[in-house]
Amino acid sequence: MNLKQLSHMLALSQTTVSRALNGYPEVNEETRRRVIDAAKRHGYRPNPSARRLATGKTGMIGYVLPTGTAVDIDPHFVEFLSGLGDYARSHELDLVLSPADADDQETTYRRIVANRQVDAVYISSPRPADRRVALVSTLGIPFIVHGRSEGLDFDYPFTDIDNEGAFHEAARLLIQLGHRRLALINGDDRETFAIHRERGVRRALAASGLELGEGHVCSLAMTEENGYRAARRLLERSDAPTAIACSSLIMALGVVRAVRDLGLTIPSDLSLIAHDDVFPWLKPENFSVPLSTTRSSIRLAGARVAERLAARISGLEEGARGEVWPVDLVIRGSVAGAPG
Amino acid sequence: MNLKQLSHMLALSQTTVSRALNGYPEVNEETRRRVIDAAKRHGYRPNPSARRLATGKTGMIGYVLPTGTAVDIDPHFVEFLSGLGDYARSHELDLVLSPADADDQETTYRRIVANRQVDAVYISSPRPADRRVALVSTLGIPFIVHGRSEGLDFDYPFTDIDNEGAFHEAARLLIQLGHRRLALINGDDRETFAIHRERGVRRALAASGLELGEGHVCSLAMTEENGYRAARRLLERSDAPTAIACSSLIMALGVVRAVRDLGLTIPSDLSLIAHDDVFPWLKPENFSVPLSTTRSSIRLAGARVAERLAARISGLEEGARGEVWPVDLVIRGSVAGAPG
DNA sequence: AGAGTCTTCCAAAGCGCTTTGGCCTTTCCA
DNA sequence: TGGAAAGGCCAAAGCGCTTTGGAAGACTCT
Repeated sequence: MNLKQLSHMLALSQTTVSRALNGYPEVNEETRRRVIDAAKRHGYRPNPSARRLATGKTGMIGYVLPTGTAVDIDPHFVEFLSGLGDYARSHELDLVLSPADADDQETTYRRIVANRQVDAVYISSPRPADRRVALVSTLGIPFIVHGRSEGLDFDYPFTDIDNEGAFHEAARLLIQLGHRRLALINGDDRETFAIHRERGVRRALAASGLELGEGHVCSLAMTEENGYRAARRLLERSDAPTAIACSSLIMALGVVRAVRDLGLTIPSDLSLIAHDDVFPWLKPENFSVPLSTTRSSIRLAGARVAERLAARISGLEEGARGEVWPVDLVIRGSVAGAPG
Repeated sequence: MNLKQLSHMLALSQTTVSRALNGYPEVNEETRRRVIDAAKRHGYRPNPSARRLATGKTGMIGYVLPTGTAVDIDPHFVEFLSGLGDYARSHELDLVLSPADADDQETTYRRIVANRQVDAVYISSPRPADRRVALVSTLGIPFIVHGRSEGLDFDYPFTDIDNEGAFHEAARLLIQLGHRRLALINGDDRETFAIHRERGVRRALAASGLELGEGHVCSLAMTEENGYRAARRLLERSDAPTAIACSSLIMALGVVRAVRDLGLTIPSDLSLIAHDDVFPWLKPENFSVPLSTTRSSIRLAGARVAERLAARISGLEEGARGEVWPVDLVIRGSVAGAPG
């Protein structure tokens, strides 16, 4: 059932039927009702391929997925996706993932824009002066950045969490508890979130005349193994930290394992706070010693990004407003006063 | 730069240019070279919207993503996606995720097929007599099932791993080591993979005149917490198992925690084998006691599914061939002879 | 009553590609 | 040397929708 057939059986022109269906004003309400009714009864759905050829609108949002045998998509992505999908569903939006060579995403961005394959895109895990943000901005497609990029000479719309504030609070708490030697087990420090977290920790330390000791900050891909290695390396030092802030729950698993292997105990030998993106399958309260966290649902962020993308597509949102969400600090058993 | 302009500047008809570019035989090789050369020089890329309107081909593969606030996408998905994306990239395929109400995916399948939004789809986590498989089959769109569905009265193409064989081997090993009371901590037993794994364990036990004791099999969503609870419940029984087979590494984390909480030791009090889908961020060899596993890379499966989808789209693959991949049994420190 | 203004609808021109059907040359073979 | 077959190209008709530029009729106003 296409427009031609439908308009024919209604004895109306395609123009009128199309307008009736798309809510244009220049059509009699009575006629509109007839059209809408007939469309529903015959299950008419406009062919999206035809519509997009005519309008350029696709009803899809895009994401360039970095791939490569050496590239791992991290598990945060799936939680983000849950939120995004949840919103997208209720707005009839589909998501298209365009796999790209991790080292050459530009080509793919250009392609999906030139081909008008999607109405908007989002960018995640931005880095300082992120080229993707600059690119997408000049290409003129609506977009939202999940996270932030610093060092760009223009504003852009983003949704981020207050990573610096979160880790500042976490570090401040540890300092208040008497800790003097803190360490940070961070994610890849080429990414802005990691930079912000380190900044937060340093600021808290500086406020008390302290600093992050040489070698007391590690930046690694957020795997359990890296968490273990980093913790082990830190704790075997002569100036071992008495408290660790850790960028991920998965790394925290490794930290806990290292602590145990070394015959130490949390929190009496080591206080630990980790960032929790809220996974359904791994919860900080279920760590052998319940883990204190800085908590922010990455799933909600996904839903919010989808919402803003939808708003931008329909012209409801404009400009370069950035929003920063506060992060909860949740105290559990893994922190205590400094030993000794 | 569109076809019209390109053909005009080549002083050829659109027909010829189109044919030259698409490799049709009825065009002079000399002409073809000229056309291809000019197209490359001017960066001509056929508009996909126009092409799909004309041909119905989209260059995209689809996946219906179940969503809902109560629905969690599991982290396996992201690894599968890595493999899929890796293959798709090298073949200029995009992936479109269509979010759907988890309880009504049918509408979405019908939509994406009716609208010709994708050239093929894949289905994951199938259940016995899975309605999606039946639906997609009657809708007549190329598809591959990742996993298997039993109880359908027709054949269909799938790629699966030998879950039954894997857990049969695992159980057989444990039995050989003298274990008599085995337990299985499984995933959701509405899904085929879980059913197959249970079947494998039972078959191995039966071969030695044993069986899975009443209450010695748990089927739960694969979270750390559920692994803990299940293990705890099992180990506190008077007829506690001396060995556990576990369907996921994440659940195994919980099992290990439970064992520790109860003051028991692996492997002297309990032998443990878990299934490993090969995550980059959590490795069985890094468990406090290195974990024996049945191993199969879900990432490779993703790449294989993409490959078969591409083959089906281009007509290179037909029919309902199912393929079952063997699973590696990897012995590490978490298994030992039965205690006592 | 005539001019102007809405209201409501339509014919037709795109959007940019593929594909059908056909036309003009060459080439081949009896 | 004539007819068939093959090679190489083109004009035009779709694909199914949106949108432009009217046009006809009804209504208002002076």
